Amino acid sequence: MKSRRTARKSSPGAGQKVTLGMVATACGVSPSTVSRILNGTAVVSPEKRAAVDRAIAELGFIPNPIARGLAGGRTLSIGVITQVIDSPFYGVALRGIEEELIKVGYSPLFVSGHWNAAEEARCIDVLRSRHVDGIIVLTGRLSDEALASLARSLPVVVTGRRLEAPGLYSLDFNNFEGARLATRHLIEQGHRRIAHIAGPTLHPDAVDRLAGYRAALKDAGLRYEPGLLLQGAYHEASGLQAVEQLLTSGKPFTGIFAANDQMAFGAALALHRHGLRVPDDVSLVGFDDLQGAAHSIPPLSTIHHPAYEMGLLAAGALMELLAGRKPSAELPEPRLIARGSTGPLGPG
Amino acid sequence: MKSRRTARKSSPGAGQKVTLGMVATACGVSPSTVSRILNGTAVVSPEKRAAVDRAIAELGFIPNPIARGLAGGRTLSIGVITQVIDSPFYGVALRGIEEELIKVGYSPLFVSGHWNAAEEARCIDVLRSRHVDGIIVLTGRLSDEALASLARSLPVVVTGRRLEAPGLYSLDFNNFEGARLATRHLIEQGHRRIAHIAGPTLHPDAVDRLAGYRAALKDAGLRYEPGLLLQGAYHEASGLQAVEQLLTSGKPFTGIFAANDQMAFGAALALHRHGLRVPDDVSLVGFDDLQGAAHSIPPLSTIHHPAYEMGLLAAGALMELLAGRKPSAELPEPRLIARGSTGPLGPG
DNA sequence: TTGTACGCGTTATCAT
DNA sequence: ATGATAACGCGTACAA
Repeated sequence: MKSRRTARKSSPGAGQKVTLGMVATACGVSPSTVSRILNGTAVVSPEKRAAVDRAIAELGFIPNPIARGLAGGRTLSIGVITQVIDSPFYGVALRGIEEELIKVGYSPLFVSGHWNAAEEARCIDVLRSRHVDGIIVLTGRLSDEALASLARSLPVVVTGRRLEAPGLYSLDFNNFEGARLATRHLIEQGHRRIAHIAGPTLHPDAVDRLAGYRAALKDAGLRYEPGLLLQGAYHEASGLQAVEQLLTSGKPFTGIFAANDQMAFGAALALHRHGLRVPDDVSLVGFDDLQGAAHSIPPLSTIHHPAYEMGLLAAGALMELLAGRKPSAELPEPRLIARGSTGPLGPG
Repeated sequence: MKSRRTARKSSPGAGQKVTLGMVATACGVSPSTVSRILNGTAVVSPEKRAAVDRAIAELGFIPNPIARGLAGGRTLSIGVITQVIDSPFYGVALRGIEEELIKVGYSPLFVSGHWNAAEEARCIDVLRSRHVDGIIVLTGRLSDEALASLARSLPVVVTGRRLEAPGLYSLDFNNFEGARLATRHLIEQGHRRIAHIAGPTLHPDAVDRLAGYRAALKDAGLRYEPGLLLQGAYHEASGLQAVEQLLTSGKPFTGIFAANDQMAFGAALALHRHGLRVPDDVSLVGFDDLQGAAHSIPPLSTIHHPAYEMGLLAAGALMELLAGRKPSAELPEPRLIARGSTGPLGPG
């Protein structure tokens, strides 16, 4: 008696739930066959396949991800570990991930690690308990070992670092080159005394950006001056404070390279408060090319970070991993976006 | 033979998976008892409860949300329909939702509707197929009827509109009052010719803000002038364009109230391009109090929108709904944040 | 109060 | 190539 399943369908208030079993009985085949067709697990006769495909369309059958997950199969969901869900920078990457994933029928599961290894570990537990098919980690504080270990049981794509491990693909941006570009831009405008507001030393990208700054100085035969190096924390307030500190120190400078746009905004505000005009008195370059950079006053010259593409590529790479292939995606090279916050060194 | 389950546990490579059945056998009770204790479904003897609780802790048992969902129970996940995952405004609300949900053991499932009713409907399908326990809708374009209908099968909390329906709770912000506050602030500074850059008429909040603007004008005995009303689209470029248009029209004005901060930023840039200083020549007020508002140049006077609290409250209200109680949360009243972009009308 | 047995919708492993 | 059957881990009537 296979009428048991169908009986449920016609029960009042059953709503629109169409199950795999229902399409099976609808076209007189076994559930296994339907499953096979859905997953391409085995070869089935063209006639049956056609009949089933039609039934699926007609009944509007949608596979139940929950049941799939339970049965040990795929859940069609991907865990995404971000740091803060409302980060102006990572937000764009999330959008890229979401778009690419949806296109291929997957759903992202966003969780926030808050720049905290312990919390990220908890995030991983959550994701595992939800049986995600793979995980994308946006930078974060997890150790390389932890990531490699995770990758042994689940395909993993990580951004913000370069790391080789089985089952893992890393997607890194050339922060060093970007910083060099930013600094060189200032140098080319005639600036010689260029300050740098660095990001937290715990962030590898901040370290790379600092290195790029120093490399550009060196390339141009300029001396690196510790007094022109300020420590920031990647947020506006720290950029503001850094400039206050710089101004207080009395060290002369005509250009500032901030390790990210948020600190550049803070820096601009500090300069404004002190009556210093950008770019007439001080030229300013940021890094990331946030959405707001184009509309700040003046519009911020910066290094474009392809966060959106990064999301797209990360998701794509994970799909490759899932398919058993080796991803080969690479991020585009950094690009300088020259806007109004930088200009030639004036006669002053 | 109950050894079947336990046998699987000791199988090589089984990893750390601890199941409900395992804790059951571990303390010599039936799985149902454990389940009951977990869900508080029925009363169990204190001894058993203690034993089970201890076993759960010792084995580190974590209920499998997938299995729970399949069995028809709760999945401990809440669907959140936002519009764009990287919106500077809604992002903050998402953070609030996430925080509150995590605190009580739930996980958010974010999906983006892109201001499109059809896409939002698809989002709902995805969320339902994933058996979420409830749904939070951040504004969006779904009709009130669609929402009410959804609420018949699932608890729903919706923000950005006022709507009464069984199983549904709405959390609305007083946009009208906020806009009135913003406009009045300008008026109190002596401004008489105040332009308004409105948001898309499809957004109810934009309509309310426009109404608030007109109400404030009326309160002060000021005439509403159609020529000072510009149509924007809630993004920077539209704010910029609106001011360009205003300037071209030649209509005199000394104050601008933009319906959101993003348009205010664009407006500020347009003024800057034309050599008009803020607030010396033109005072500018925004709406929302985005993260960047405090660090723009000059810092933007604006109406604080409690987006974070809104997220917190929305999640809390959904928990109430889930518990069968009637939520009563209300959003705080709008608050004016006076910063540098507004000042008394000069002698000019 | 507690245990048994079944079902949730799908995949995987055997048979055939 | 296809079908029957047994999991997957849990909730829940129903029975005891």
